[in-house]
Amino acid sequence: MATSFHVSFNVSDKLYLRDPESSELGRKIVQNAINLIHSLGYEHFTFKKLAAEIHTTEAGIYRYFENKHRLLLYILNWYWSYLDWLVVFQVNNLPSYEEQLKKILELLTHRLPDDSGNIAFNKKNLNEIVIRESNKAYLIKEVSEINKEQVFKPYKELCAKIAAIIHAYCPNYPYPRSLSSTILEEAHHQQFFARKLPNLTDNETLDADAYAYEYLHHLLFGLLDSVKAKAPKKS
Amino acid sequence: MATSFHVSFNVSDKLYLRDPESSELGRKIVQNAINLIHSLGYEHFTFKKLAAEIHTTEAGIYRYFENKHRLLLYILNWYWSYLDWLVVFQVNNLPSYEEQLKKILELLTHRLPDDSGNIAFNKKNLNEIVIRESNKAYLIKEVSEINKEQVFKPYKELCAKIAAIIHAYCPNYPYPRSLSSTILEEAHHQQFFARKLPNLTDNETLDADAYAYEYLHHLLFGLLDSVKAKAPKKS
DNA sequence: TTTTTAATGATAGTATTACTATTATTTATA
DNA sequence: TATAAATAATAGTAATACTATCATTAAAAA
Repeated sequence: MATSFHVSFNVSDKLYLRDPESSELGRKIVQNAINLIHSLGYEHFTFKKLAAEIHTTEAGIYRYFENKHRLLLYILNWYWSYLDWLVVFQVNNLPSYEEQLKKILELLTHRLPDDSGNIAFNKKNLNEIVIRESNKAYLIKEVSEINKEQVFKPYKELCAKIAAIIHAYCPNYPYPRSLSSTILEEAHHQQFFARKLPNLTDNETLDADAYAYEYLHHLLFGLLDSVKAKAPKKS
Repeated sequence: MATSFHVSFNVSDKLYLRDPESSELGRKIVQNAINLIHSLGYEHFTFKKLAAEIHTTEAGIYRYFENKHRLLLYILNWYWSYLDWLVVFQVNNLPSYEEQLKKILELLTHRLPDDSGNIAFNKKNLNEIVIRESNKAYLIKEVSEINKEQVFKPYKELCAKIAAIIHAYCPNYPYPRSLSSTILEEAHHQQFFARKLPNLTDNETLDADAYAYEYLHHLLFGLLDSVKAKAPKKS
């Protein structure tokens, strides 16, 4: 299992200079980066502070990652690849497309399940930095250039995978990819809003993650079921 | 017209140290910041580069804005307040809620209309930085602290205004605010994707702005009309 | 086991960024 | 015309974002 995940992950060796999975120091860098980005915020996070945290030197970290944006991308790609893997192993075998979509919403709005034993990362922190920092991976001037290096491949593949299930559930729906990317983004942003700027949501009683699930469930099925109703099965 | 707009705008004098509207230098700072953030990207934008551009000094800009994040917030708040004003004057008088929502989608997905004569900003650049940089205003660790200074008020008010129209159009829909914030975000992100990462969308032939409009139109009315159909008018 | 290679640690150094402070000069206002 | 306020010019500091060098240690190949 872990093997097949790793295979699917090493798509983008462009992200690092030296593979952080290949050494103790590399793993410490990634693990502690997650916690430090979480506690400082991406903008205030620096390699120097990270180096101090793990008792190594700035130059040591630069041997693994070109800069902090690449390190962020690495962490996010790890997360998106892992989610993709979860979709393959926990979703695809569910009996109906409806169940599959529900499970996807659950995975997107809740933090990574605990059972995945070989994960050394702090899942709560990882989840929260994904929510807060994901957009900074691609909302940049250089997006087109770095896109050529395939650094967004895991995100695009996950988006495509969800879009395919949306399409299978409702073949007449004309925007499966956009709906997929909307759900991917809003699963995180509505949680962020519910926690930090609650006036931007209608949440009153639920936890942020449960709220995001309810909202997106209603949106997704409300929309797709209405499309299904309008264009019934071909006879 | 301009006056009533200005009144509605000066809500957050916390954003600046000296009012940039009050002097020629102040106006030059904001105007050129829009163009420079556009061409460099927010991350590479600095006060020193801006100072060089307008032949003043770094210290001169610091007299107006505490730092570049405040300047970004100022620009975005200007944009959101202006949109709010457009909603009041171009939307509220439309004969049906359906027309109102359509007009809002049009305003959100297209750049500011040309007729607004007193706007000194480059509207294309402003629109593109709003698309690319908006999230960086609030997706930060310090969001709760700066929220207390009311710096997100224009965005929240716009969100609430759109939510109210959604509610008026479909009183049974349970998530008008979240749907409003979703549309506000995705009006920009789907455009960004259509231009830069088109695999995340289903666009093939349209301009990015027209595509975002079509997609959101289908989503908004598909969803709301299905809710309306389920719970017909009270008798 | 020795030798070579590769990874790390320690230290230094540079250019740029993100500011603050000081003083002189200009411009607007009383 | 005097006074205040805004700006320009300059300097300076601490932190950031790197690059380079060399000695040391650990791992792998000979």
